[in-house]
Amino acid sequence: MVEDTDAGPTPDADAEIVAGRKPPSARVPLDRDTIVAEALTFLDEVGPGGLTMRRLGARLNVEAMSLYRYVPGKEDLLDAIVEHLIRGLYADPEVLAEPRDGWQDFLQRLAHGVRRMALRHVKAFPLVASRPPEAPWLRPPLRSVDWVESFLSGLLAEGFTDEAAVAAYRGFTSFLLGHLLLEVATHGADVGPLDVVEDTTPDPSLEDFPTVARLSGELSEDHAVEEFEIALEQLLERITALKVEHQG
Amino acid sequence: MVEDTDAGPTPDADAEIVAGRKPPSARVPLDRDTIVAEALTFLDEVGPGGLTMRRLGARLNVEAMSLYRYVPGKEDLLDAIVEHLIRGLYADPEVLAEPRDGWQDFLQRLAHGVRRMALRHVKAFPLVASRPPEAPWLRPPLRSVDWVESFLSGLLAEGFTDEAAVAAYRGFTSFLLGHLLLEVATHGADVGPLDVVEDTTPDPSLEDFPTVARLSGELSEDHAVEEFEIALEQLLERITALKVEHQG
DNA sequence: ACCTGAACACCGTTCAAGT
DNA sequence: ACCTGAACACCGTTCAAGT
Repeated sequence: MVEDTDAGPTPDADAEIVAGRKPPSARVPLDRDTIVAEALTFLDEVGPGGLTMRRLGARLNVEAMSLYRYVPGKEDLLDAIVEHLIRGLYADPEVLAEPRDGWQDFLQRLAHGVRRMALRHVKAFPLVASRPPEAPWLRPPLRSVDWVESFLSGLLAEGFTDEAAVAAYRGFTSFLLGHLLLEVATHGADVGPLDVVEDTTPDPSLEDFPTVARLSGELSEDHAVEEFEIALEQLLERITALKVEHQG
Repeated sequence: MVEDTDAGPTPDADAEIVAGRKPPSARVPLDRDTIVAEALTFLDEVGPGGLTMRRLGARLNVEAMSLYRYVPGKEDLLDAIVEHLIRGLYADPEVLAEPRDGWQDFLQRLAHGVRRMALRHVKAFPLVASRPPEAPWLRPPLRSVDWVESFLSGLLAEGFTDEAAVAAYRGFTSFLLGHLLLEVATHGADVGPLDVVEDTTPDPSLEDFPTVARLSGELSEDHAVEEFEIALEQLLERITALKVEHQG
């Protein structure tokens, strides 16, 4: 029984005749940077749980497997997103790559720039904090060698000693990390793509916690801005002390 | 055709005859708390990427599906782990649930207790920081109502005003979060279950970053302990100022 | 009452194959 | 050179079924 069962509809009509016609969406060649950029905006939309190689591929009109031409794997993609975020600071016109009106102004601008970035990418920022750094000197959230270089050489140019500059770097990073992570966390960090059910429960059995119950009003107030400004001022004071101390 | 097809090997022998014999491994009834505890130690071993409902089930000699009797889902399990961690602070003999030798001692002990906990659970601690809090007053890493109650009522008993206590709470949490997250991150936070390849590359093209290259020695030094102690001292000073200011 | 088997809809990633 | 299809080994979760 060697019957020709290959009797399916062979669409030879379209194949070669209609050449020279562009596909509907002009085939952008899809490089690594557009993948990372798209991954970031997608992550901001759907949260970490929603970012999937397959879904990201679909977004770029491509099968998931095509992404592996440009990115070694999902982990590397996440790292690339973090780097993309941090390097994006150079594009912020309020942020200076080196001091112009003194180091205090330099650090003020940088701190506020990172804060704006964090608030613009609430769902992505936790990644900046939790991905393991590639080197011990790349402390989150300043996780790009470029910026560490900018930070340190900036302070050195302003008369800091090596030790003072490094100490300032340490203080600056843990200050930023603590404040910003807390801030984006309370902004409902990674609720993800799930339906957010409005919790209308007034006080879920807060009767055993009288102080929390009494102060829940004050505790819920959003003082993020003042907290940030005040703590930043105090940090700058401490860095000043540190600077003169290392010079004396 | 109503034949009795139930002719499989009916093991009626063991069923009732040998009653009063325990199965080889004493069948612990598997409650929620042992699941959470096991999940935590497992997480500490394999990292967040390695924690799987199926693998956790296998660890407890049970199919993954059995876990759903005690835990609504994986997300809830992660939240439960976080709570378990924080409430574990009460078991630390160095930590006091309320002030005994003044509020500074109280906060010192609490801060060091949280630090020990973070360092004992390097892989799990980032969860404490990144899970979205259930209420705006539950700021990481002090994410259990019990502890917020302990913290606030402790300070109030020491003469703090409501405002000063709340402000101290805010300062204390962001200080802890920033320092500890940074510390566990540099301890190679969530490398996960992957093989950690020793990176023997000396300086991966650090030639464009002269300052980082020159200071990489200082930058790599581990000053975690001093940083923590100094910053904690400064925090306590700020809280003191805050306390008297609200009283005057 | 407690656990299991089988199934569903999804993952990340590989590799040979298409154009 | 770039993309795809099909496949593999895993996920979380459901539900009817077993004991």
